[in-house]
Amino acid sequence: MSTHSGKPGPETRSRILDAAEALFVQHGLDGTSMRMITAAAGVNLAAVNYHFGTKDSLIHEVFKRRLGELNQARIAALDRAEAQARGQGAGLKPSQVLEAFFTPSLEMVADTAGGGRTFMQLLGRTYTEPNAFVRKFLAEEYAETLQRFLQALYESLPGVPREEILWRFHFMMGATSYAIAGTDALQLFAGHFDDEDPARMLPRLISFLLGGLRAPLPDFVNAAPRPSRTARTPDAT
Amino acid sequence: MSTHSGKPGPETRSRILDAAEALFVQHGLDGTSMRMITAAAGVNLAAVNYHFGTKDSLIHEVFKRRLGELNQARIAALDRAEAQARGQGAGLKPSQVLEAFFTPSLEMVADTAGGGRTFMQLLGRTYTEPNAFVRKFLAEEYAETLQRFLQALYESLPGVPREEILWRFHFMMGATSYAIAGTDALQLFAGHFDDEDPARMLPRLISFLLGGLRAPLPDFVNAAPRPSRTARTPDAT
DNA sequence: ATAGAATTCAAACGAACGTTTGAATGAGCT
DNA sequence: AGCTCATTCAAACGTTCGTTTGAATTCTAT
Repeated sequence: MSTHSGKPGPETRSRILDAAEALFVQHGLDGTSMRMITAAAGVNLAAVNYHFGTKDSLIHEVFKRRLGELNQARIAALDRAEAQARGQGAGLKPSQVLEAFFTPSLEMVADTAGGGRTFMQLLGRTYTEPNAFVRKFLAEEYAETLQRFLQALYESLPGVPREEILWRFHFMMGATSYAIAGTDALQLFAGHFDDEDPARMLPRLISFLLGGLRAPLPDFVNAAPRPSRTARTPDAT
Repeated sequence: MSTHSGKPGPETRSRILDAAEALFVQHGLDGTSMRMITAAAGVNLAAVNYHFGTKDSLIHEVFKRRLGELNQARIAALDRAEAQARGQGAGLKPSQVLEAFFTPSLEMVADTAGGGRTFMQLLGRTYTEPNAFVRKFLAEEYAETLQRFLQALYESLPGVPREEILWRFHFMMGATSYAIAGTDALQLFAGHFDDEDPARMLPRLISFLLGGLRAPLPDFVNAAPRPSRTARTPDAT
């Protein structure tokens, strides 16, 4: 390992990715300039264009690097849970599906040293990014995983209209993203937060999400054309 | 009412505010240039600086205009609920506090014609905005209202540790913001959403939030130093 | 040691940004 | 009418942006 001065070697690519990741969280995608990135990485200004082509490509690489890993972990967790449930001749519980989806996120949040935490903050902020290019590849990157998990959720909640499940999943992703990305949002006025301890956030969040998922459905759902029993609620963890 | 060409009169200020509001949602704060704003508003480029001083001041005004109105409605709703509860010698239920806070948001979302919906999308996206200047005035603008509602929530949940309430309120704001701002986030991969009908989102969201709020507390809370009964759950709507 | 490919470097490119300027135009008043 | 003040306008300001260039340097392999 060498200091970031001089011309150490070919880890230039990853140094750029790391620096960009950190700066994107602090200043946003637009708010981070090439010069900020290359200065922080200790490389020449032209290095980004040489190694990645354009700034947009760099952004894409920053997300692909971790998002691939994250969604692989999610799919793997779901596969494991489904295999185990099949072995017992039972279906998956909703809580198991949720855990397969959200636990990898929060494990990555716990990785403060390797930069996983930084990336998860960035990811949470990017879900609402208006930039068309970013939205496009984020959707592509998520498509397969989302499909799998929604299907699993549908099957674990046979009595509940799919539209309601979709909405609640949307709410859950929102709560999670803000919990990760915007800890400082509440921190600003509400005094101190124990965001030192993301390990404690996981159970807090999962409890909240499960409570929301199994809450009674709003009245109009039962009164609507589609027949469905009253306030079907899945069982607990 | 005249077309946006020529030089109609002194509604220049509000035309700029409306145009900026709409463009900020589509392209973000940084992604929207002065030239885009003035072109959309049909005014001269220098008009923004003449009427507002700087771009940052314009941003501030865009938020103040609606956020003042929104938080006033929230406080008023809470006052009303508290007065009514005092008349009955009872305390507020958590669901009543939540409704006082979130209903004005969703009423504003329902205002598609007056631009309220546009603004609420913008607001949801801005909670995670890294821009320091934006974060600062957003916190100032929210400080008083947040204080009031957190206090009311604490009193409505006497058995629950305040830290847990704070976290859950954080989760709730996250779910709400995403529900409003990022409808297209899920839309991108999950097919069609009925975002035509925000009136139906309110009951869906409230059900979800209440379910999350009254979910059993995570285990470590009860096992922790602070004494508190098991899984205190507030009553329903 | 030396040719050739890969990488780094300082410098510059045109484009777009927020802001400023000073003259032109409008309405309101005496 | 003439004067005043607020507003609008076209044009330009200096700065920063992402990207490109071509020479200098380093690495790899013969």
